[in-house]
Amino acid sequence: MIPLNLLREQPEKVIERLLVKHFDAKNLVNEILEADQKKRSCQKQLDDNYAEQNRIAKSIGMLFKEGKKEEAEAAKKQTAELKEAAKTLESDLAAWEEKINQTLVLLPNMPHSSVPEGKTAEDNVEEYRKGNFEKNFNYLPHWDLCSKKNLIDFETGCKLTGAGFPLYKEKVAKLQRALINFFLDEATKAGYVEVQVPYVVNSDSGYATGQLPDKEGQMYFVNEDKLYLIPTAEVPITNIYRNCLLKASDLPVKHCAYSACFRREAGSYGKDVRGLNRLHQFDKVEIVQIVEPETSYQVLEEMKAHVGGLLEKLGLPFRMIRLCGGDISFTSALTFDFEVYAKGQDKWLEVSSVSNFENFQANRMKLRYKNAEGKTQLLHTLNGSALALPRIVAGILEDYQTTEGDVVVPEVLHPYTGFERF
RNA sequence: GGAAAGAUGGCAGAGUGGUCGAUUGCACCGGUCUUGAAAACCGGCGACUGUAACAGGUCCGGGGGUUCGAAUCCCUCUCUUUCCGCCA
Repeated sequence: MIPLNLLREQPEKVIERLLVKHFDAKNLVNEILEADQKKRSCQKQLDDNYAEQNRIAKSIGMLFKEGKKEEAEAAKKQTAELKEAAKTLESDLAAWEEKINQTLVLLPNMPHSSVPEGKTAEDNVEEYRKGNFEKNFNYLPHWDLCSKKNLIDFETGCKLTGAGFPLYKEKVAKLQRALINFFLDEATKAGYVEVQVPYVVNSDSGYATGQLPDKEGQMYFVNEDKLYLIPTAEVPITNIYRNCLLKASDLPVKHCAYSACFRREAGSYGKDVRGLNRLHQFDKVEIVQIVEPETSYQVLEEMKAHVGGLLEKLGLPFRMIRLCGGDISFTSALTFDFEVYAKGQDKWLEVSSVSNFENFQANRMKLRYKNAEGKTQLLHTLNGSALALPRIVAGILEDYQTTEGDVVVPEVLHPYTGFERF
């Protein structure tokens, strides 16, 4: 949520920045500012009203103490009119506040100045690529390989649940477990404190990290208990600190967590959903940092380096891209995606997204700290996938294929898998 | 699922109708002392809103009510703890 103060002070700047996201904020901003004016005038009148009521109440207390009962009784009558007036003011005030909040949550975060212009993924900017992109034979897409070697059973997944819920078997099941442990160990080495989080969250948590109301339809919802299945561990991890006032010495907060992630992916049926490319349930190791505003872009670099390092250690060919204004998410100020090149299907697969949300989430969840001068200030939140499992598995299945149709396990995973090819 | 107790400032923990936004301890900040630190002592120290700055206002889990006046009384919801039941 964009801080209201910023809207008051520089509304034009906000509107201009949001245009980079192709979001026309002009009307919303004006509505907010108007409601804010009205709200403040209500507030002023109400405060004066309360002050008067308080003054009378206190004087009645004094009168009773002094035994002047009659005067006290007389004073009581004075407050009736004030209370009546207060009622109207209170309901007006509540209405304006409601209006402000409902409108404010509709505004996306402002993109960082380095976010490139652009409308779609086509306009994203490739920053670098790394690894071996050579193709010396005809690599199979992972779904063909999987059905050939009976590694992943998509049909039975359909039988159990539906499309997008595959059943991983034997070596691939173990490969996934190995990857999870590898990713968690690497994150731990980098100073991230591991946590295990709930996979279902309430709506307060959803609002705080920005999934609600923006992505309501993308989350599985348990109606009976009014709870949402997490689309990413980012939600529970960041929400650990919802409504918290941290000390400067607590920072930076660094957490990692493995979790299953659940996404309805409504409206995305089509060519990109084959095999492991897009699933309703998948595993992911997530890294989150909560830091002082001055350091957040430096920390973003650190997180990018961590993710890039993982892909290098796995030996997968990949590139890093800077998302353009049209492709960047509602909550993010700056996002870098990491994409693995899958040789079998000749496609780039997004395996990580690393973002700085600046104070957008912190403002929603009142996540603050006391800075060096003792002032309370909103913190910055960042997160990244490190990494998302199924597409990494797809990458390994395709890029580590041999001419015999086997798959070689990346060397760093050998201690975790206990086997070297399958 | 049943019963009981509870929810207060960054944390711990007093406070049961009238200067209580709240005693106290810890933490934190400043100072004295010290070569330096610790200890001790002195002082400061909640959040939000508002103001040029004061003032003013709101906040004792959430919501509602009683009252001139509520942290304190009533209703309700949520959560926590303990006991019982059930159970991985």
